[in-house]
Amino acid sequence: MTQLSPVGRPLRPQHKVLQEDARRHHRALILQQLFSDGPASRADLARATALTRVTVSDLVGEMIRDELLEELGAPAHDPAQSRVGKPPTLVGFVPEAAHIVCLDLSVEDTMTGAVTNLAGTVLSRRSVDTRGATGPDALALVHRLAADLVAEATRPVLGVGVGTPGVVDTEGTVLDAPNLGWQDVHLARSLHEALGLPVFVANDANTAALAEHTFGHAGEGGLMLVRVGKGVGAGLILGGQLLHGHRAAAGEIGHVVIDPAGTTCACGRVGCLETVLGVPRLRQRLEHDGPEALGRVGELLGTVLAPVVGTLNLHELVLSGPTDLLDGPLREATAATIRRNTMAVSGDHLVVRTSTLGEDVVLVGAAALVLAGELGVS
Amino acid sequence: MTQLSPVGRPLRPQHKVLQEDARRHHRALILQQLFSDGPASRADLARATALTRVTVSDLVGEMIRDELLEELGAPAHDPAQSRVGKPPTLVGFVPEAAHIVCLDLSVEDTMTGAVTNLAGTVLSRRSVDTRGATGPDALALVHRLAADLVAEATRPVLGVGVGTPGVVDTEGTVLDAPNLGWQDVHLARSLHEALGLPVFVANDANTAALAEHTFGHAGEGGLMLVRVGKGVGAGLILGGQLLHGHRAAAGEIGHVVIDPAGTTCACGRVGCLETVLGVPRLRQRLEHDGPEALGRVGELLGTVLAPVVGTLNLHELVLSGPTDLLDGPLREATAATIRRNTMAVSGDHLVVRTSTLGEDVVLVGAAALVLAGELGVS
DNA sequence: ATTTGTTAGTTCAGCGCACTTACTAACTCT
DNA sequence: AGAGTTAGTAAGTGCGCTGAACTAACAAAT
Repeated sequence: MTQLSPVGRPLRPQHKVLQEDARRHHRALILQQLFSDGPASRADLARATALTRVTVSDLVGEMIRDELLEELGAPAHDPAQSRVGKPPTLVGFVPEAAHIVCLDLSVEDTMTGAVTNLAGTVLSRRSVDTRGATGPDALALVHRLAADLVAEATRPVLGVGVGTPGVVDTEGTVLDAPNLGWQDVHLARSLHEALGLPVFVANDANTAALAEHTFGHAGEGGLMLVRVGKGVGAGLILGGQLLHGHRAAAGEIGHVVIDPAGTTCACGRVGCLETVLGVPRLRQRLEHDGPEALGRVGELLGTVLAPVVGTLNLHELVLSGPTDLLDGPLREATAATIRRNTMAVSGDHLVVRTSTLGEDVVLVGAAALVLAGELGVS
Repeated sequence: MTQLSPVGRPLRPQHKVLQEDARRHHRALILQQLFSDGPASRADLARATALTRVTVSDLVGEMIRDELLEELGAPAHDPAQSRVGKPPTLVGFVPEAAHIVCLDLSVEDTMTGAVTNLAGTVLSRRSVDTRGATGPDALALVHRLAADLVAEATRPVLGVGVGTPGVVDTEGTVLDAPNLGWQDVHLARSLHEALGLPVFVANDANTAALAEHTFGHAGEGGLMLVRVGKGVGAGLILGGQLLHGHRAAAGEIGHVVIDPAGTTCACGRVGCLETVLGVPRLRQRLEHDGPEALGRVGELLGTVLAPVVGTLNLHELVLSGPTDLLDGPLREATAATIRRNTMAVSGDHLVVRTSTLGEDVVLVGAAALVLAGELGVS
């Protein structure tokens, strides 16, 4: 499994397991439980994780000392069932235990950043007009923005997460990001060296997918998020983990040819998905041909995605972008086409929806990246 | 990642890590190394796994006592480099340490089985004409065949692996296999109860993909195997692990619609991949329209797979089935179409090839299933 | 009011595992 | 012959989890 590693704490050559790792893992199990299902007693946690009460007590005690958890007293008494025995003391996750600094570099001519708490709630934001800066200049802007946000945090900073356009490897190196004029930019490393914090970098569609998985009401099965902006990209969560792909280019779906009779793309090919699904083109079509044109785009999208949905037996397909364009005939036609073009097992249980996180998907996903990397919560 | 669990040794509720697990994992690391790169000294293993020499010595000693490994003496001296220091003693994997019983239920009207060693070499085989048996009758035949093969093994049997058509969940329950008339058949459980051995069951295309990954010369990146028989199915290895999908139906690609203007499929839809790529149809076409017809089929296949390859950023695409049909214009057209329809990052590093394992892919894959499940080797 | 039973949480001794440190073994090069 | 180097082993340490036995705090039965 390609595991994302923060800079400054590289994974060991192979994946040998130290006892220390076991402990971190068990902490993560408990955190995950409290994170997704809310407060619980130590005994509940023991049952849920299959750890013993002793171990749970120990771990919880440690995390309470770290101020990651807090005791919440006895649960509200439910008179329906006679609660025999000593009443439990609830333990809960403390979202304000630390802050996360996250950046979204995917918006054109703008860099957005925020400080969030551990629940992904945005506490403050900042943005910079890039004025077309690229290469080292763009990198400097990122550094500046990140540093400002770190200074703004009022609690210890757990880490820095970045969602950027382009192809990003698991080390946090941006291999290629044409918009920003970056090639082989060691973004994570350089930020880590400047800030002394754990830094995680991923492609914007990937962080968006992670956001949906962590903070959206996503199910257990596989999830694919298609991000529709000026360009089109996708992120996949399979088995609870981000998929990176052989050359770190998983999700690069914008230049899959879908309409060979269509218009020429910037990449030179004819009829790339981007030339059909990109926002500018969608707006144009909507104006020209009305809403039913969106339905036709949905059919095309469904046709490209049907093989993917069928092959991966996905559970959820999330569309992220301007809701007025996506959440109508387009979504419906996409869903219908996929169902029509795949087997019942694949299609019938598929959920096709738009993102629940709005404009902040990428940003909040960057936070989720840190959460997953540092605390093992997702 | 959904981990496959043998019957009779269920995974613990969550995934807590015991010390015992750590040890098993480290044993697996060493085995994996010896399995894929051949004999090595303890010191080499320590370097490769990042374990200490002490730990490696301990683990190796244990495995030598278990007769899984053996000492091979000093390595052939290479006069090129001056080998200073104490000469190492090589340690090697013993393929004959145990035998594996594997079954292939995917061939029509036939059940094939074999006894293999740990290297996947077939030592003896057996097959049964099913004479159209379905349901409990077919199950009885499987039991009989498995028992006979277990009796034939001349070494302790590591486990039983089964590759079957249909949808199989991670517990080894065949949810649906029309050809065999099976629905919710607890195949793994019933075989385990009858034989008292670990049993692993997976879809035939999945075992085939695993075979290619374990015994073929597969790379590290993602692999997809498309199995072309009377029907069409696929198996995926991502991050070194089999993908199961939300409803255990990953790889069910045979009924993705590819040619809406084509012929009606048994499933009711029009133009399923199976109606184009199924062997009977291919033979028909070849006879009627000559080899170039295969090229056209390749183009269709490439069109369905391009989105998948692009989305997953796959490394290898393996075609498995009658080589005379697949390994010519069809393969070439598929590769060309995928490259034409995807970005350079996705397409340029993709390897499209036919299977190197011939008729036995599914069978040998069933062995790989056991190997992976019991020894953690893949 | 006391006893009984149940559940929550803690204390303590013990065990398995991999680690560090320090050793011996066996070879090459000078 | 001695110095240097690499492979492998022995002994002791520390970490993290476990089971068993404890205390605490309640409900229900007597």
